[in-house]
Amino acid sequence: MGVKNRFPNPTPGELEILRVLWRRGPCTVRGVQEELHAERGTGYTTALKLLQIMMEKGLVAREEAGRAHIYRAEQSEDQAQKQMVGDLLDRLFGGAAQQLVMHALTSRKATSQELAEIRKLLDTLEDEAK
Amino acid sequence: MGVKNRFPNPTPGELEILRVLWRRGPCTVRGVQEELHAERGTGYTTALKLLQIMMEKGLVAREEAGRAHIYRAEQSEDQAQKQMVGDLLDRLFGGAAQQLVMHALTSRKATSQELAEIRKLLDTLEDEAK
DNA sequence: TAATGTCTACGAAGTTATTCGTAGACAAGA
DNA sequence: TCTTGTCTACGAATAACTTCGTAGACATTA
Repeated sequence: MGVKNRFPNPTPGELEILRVLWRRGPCTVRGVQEELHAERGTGYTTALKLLQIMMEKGLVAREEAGRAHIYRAEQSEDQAQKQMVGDLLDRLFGGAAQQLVMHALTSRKATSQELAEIRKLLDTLEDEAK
Repeated sequence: MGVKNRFPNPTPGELEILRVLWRRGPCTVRGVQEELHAERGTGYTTALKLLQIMMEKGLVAREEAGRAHIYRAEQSEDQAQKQMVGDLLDRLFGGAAQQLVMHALTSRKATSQELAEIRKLLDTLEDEAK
């Protein structure tokens, strides 16, 4: 069996930082902080501290660039999403994926095109089940 | 517009208690604790304290029955699921329900019957979109 | 009645999450 | 050189989460 290769679930604050790093790619503290400041007034040392903690947890890695550091997410967006969705699935639905899908589909409007993509995915899954 | 009628998001420990209450219906502390003990060795006063805190938050209500109290969830399972899924949707996917659905469907196996039910839901949603 | 058991209430301890102030290093410009 | 600005590091304050110990009320039973 393979190694568990699991990252700790990010906290809400950490997730916001990860989303910045996923969207913009590797960033300095300043870059991250500017985004967070625009969204919710986050101060510079707050962003710095959070990134340092995420570093300890292995959620981000960094690289020196002169005096500053450039941070990047250690987990891909897709990996992290898969993990967090799986976590909620277990804790809230006891693993019943279908219920989660139902709530996701009814809680927000999706475009016809998105619905079509989901339909395609269903086809694939049913083929595999055969 | 309607009232926001929002309950605080339950913590992981609180969610486990809610799931017991949803599954078994109104319960004494003892009833809840026995379930939690079987699952993860939770002690009696731990369960009691958690229920008291959930009472303050409005997550549960209680009723006297002799010396004991009988607790029940204030939010239906469906309501709570909808809220928590919506929360994750915003925080992790920026509201893109389709992505959440994709992850949910690929992270666990669903039966053909479940897939069929999802398909039915898609039909309904597309009808509504017209 | 005295001992035992079960109930609630409450406080305390340990951990984590979040925010911010302050300090020291260093570079650039007056 | 002195001041100003930007960087990291670190500690402290606060709040939330989780667990558990202890105490007091009350019923049951020996």
